[in-house]
Amino acid sequence: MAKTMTIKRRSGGKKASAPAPLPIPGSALRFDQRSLSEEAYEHIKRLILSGVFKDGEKIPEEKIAQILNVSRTPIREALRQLEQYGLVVIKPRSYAKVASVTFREAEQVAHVRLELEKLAVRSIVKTVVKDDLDALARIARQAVAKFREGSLAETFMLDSAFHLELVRRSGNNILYDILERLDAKNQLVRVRSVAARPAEMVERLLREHQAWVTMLANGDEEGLMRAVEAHIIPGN
Amino acid sequence: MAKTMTIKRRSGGKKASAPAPLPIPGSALRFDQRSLSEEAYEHIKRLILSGVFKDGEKIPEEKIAQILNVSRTPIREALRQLEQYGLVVIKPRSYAKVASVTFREAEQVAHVRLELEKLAVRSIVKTVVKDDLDALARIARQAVAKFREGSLAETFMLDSAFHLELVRRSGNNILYDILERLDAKNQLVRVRSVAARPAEMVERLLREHQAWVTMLANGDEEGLMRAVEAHIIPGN
DNA sequence: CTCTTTTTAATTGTATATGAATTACCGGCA
DNA sequence: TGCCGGTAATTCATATACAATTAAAAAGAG
Repeated sequence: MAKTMTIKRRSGGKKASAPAPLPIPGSALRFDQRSLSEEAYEHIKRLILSGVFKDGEKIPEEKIAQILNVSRTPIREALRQLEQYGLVVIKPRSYAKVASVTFREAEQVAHVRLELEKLAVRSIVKTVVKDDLDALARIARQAVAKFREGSLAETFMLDSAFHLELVRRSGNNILYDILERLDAKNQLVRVRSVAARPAEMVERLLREHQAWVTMLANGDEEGLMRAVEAHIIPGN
Repeated sequence: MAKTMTIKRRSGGKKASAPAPLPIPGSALRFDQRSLSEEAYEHIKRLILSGVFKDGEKIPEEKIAQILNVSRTPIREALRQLEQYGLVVIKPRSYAKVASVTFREAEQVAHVRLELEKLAVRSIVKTVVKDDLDALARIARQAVAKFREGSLAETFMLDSAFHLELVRRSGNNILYDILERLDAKNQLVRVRSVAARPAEMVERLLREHQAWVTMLANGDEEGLMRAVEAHIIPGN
């Protein structure tokens, strides 16, 4: 999935001492909007969340820069951002490595997510319109479909997308930013404990999404609270 | 308060085309640990939160770099981090400016803080020990003292410190990271609405902190929940 | 053979250069 | 007078270069 990603040629900057064999103008040829930092961020994030980069593995700036064919600068910015999202740990003056996630941390993420998603649901249930319901139902349906096709990675992406879309439509941007960050850590948790997840449990979770949409349509706030709790902290 | 802060001399990097009038070895002379990025981060943050940088004011990298006598690179990293903390908004390819905070956003911050601090309190009330109570009581006392001395800036810092210390001692690191971020935005809110805050209200808030400590000592979870709610969203 | 110390190599932190993109300014035209 | 378009000036994005530090490897002592 994340294998052939080349990012555009190097550009800008100072001419190297070496006779610069590739005087490609660079950005002038690029029609995309995203900066190299953003592309590098997405790329490294995918490598971590898809398990290519193992737990605790070192991530040297220079090596990654060579692989993506860019200079160290955008890689640096990407790593700093990934640190903010809890996917990378940077030891100053030393190196950056893939964050490992303890069981305790996973629990803490779940507890925070629970409270915040409950807040989001309490908010959206008061303002929900048909467009919200349709959008959420569509994501939930797609997730089930992808799961039955057997593409687990896409299923998980759509699982995340459902929760984030719900929060986005709650209208609380502060909340959305926080949960977007937490989602990264949550995805990391999933990757690290992929074997321990029986298929039937995954399908149950996806079905619960669809139940949420129904309850949202009915304005059943109490039922939603219980459902969210059971969904995020199944142990109870 | 934040006025005379010079940060060390420039160092490293390539010799300029100009004959480099200051060949000071640089980092060899520095005995401090923090990177220039971190110092720049703290510096700019203080300038924003103390109101020196106005709402929406542009923050050009080069100019700040000259003022702090460092190159643009650490300033860049500092601005990126400040953006993560919601104090700065970066328009790509254009400029960075001080974030403005709308009333709506302030409300959203309060709602999120409420839920998360309630979570923290529910957690700490089960594990609280004497050391926790002492530390919190000390901060609360200091805050009152500073307020009576009339130093509002320090009072607000200690207000923040109380809430953060409470969360830190709840043992949930994920939660702490989130609330530390939110605290930055919250401080920004305070700065922007400093006039609208009568002195008696500030003192009431500080006294409530002390009441929390008492309730913590008594394990009065219900009372704490009500108190937290009234504290963070006084309107109710 | 293991532990300590010294040397070497790898890697980050920071400075600066350069091109591209955006914004601001100014003069011509309706 | 007011608007539009072109040019100049800022400012960012990204590149490379050098310095300083840490991690790794090698050498030496017990």
